[in-house]
Amino acid sequence: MSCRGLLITVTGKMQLMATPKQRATVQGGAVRSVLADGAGFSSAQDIHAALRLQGKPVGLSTVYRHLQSLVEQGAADVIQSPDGEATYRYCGETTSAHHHHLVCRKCGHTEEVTARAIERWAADIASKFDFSDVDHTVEIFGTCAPCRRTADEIALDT
Amino acid sequence: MSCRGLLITVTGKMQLMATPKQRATVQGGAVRSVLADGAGFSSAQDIHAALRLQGKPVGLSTVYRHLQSLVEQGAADVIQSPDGEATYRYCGETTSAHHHHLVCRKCGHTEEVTARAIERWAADIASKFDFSDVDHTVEIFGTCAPCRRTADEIALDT
DNA sequence: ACTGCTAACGACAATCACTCCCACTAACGA
DNA sequence: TCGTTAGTGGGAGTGATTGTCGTTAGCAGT
Repeated sequence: MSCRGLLITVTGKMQLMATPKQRATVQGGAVRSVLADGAGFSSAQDIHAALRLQGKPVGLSTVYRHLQSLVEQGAADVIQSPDGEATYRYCGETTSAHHHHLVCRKCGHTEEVTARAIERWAADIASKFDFSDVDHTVEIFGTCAPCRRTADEIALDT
Repeated sequence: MSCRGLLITVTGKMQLMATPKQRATVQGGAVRSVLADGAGFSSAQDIHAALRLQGKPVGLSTVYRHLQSLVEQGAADVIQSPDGEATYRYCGETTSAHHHHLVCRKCGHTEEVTARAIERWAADIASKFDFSDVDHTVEIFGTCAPCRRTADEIALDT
């Protein structure tokens, strides 16, 4: 989420070259575009499969590598799905602001949510118990309206 | 803690009580008591190891089984640690109320936190986007005061 | 107490997400 | 065009978790 501090330190060291050396590879672009096309959160495995379907097979390790670096750059969000799998979502370079998600547990459709109140609350709680270095995860899972409707139809059929 | 007492009581007059057919086994009690003794969240593997240290080796599958059933009964909380491992914490039968956690990422020490405001906020957001069946995870990770101090000492030594 | 039923156990195999390793490939600056 | 080296891929490895299945032991009912 907010590893910006780290990035700044790193870039400080190699200050001679802006955007030091990050090669533009086909695989990197492919991973990024698949992630960007997906509506909501998708797992590394999903992306790997999607890439394969598109006829641009990319190694699984490569997918993980790019996903990680996108997260470090702040271009993607990660959340642990309730069953422990890491899922990723493209956030664009612009959306650098800290935010949370409302995720459909059926289709993965996601709404971005920001709430100052939550941030303040988390900070308050932390200082009250004398915790430092705080970071928080707030995710809301539910069923979106379209998915609810299809679920109802299925229920009627049986 | 006195979870053993409870078990004995239950076995005394079983049929009247809830928990229709749940056998009281030594292993179950051991898992429960290790979990209860631990201050904060601990992983299944930790519990398995602790049990082994105590000289009451319990099969890993058994540990997982009991952990799951404790969670189902509401006697334990699970959260996914930031690196994706499931960690468990005893919450007693009484603490059935919905709550969240402030967890030290060094030592696992945990404070329970409840906040009406958060619940209301989550519900509001959900209804605003027409999501139903909503559920949310809110966890705050940080470094507690004692851990911060020891970390500082180590930094000074080097 | 004795017995039968079957829930619970536990060792091991299997699975699954993810990381590591390393020889090979292809960007990119000179 | 060439050399350097970041980036690639695939297979092996890891660590958590789940499934399988023969064995063990709670807990009635007698």
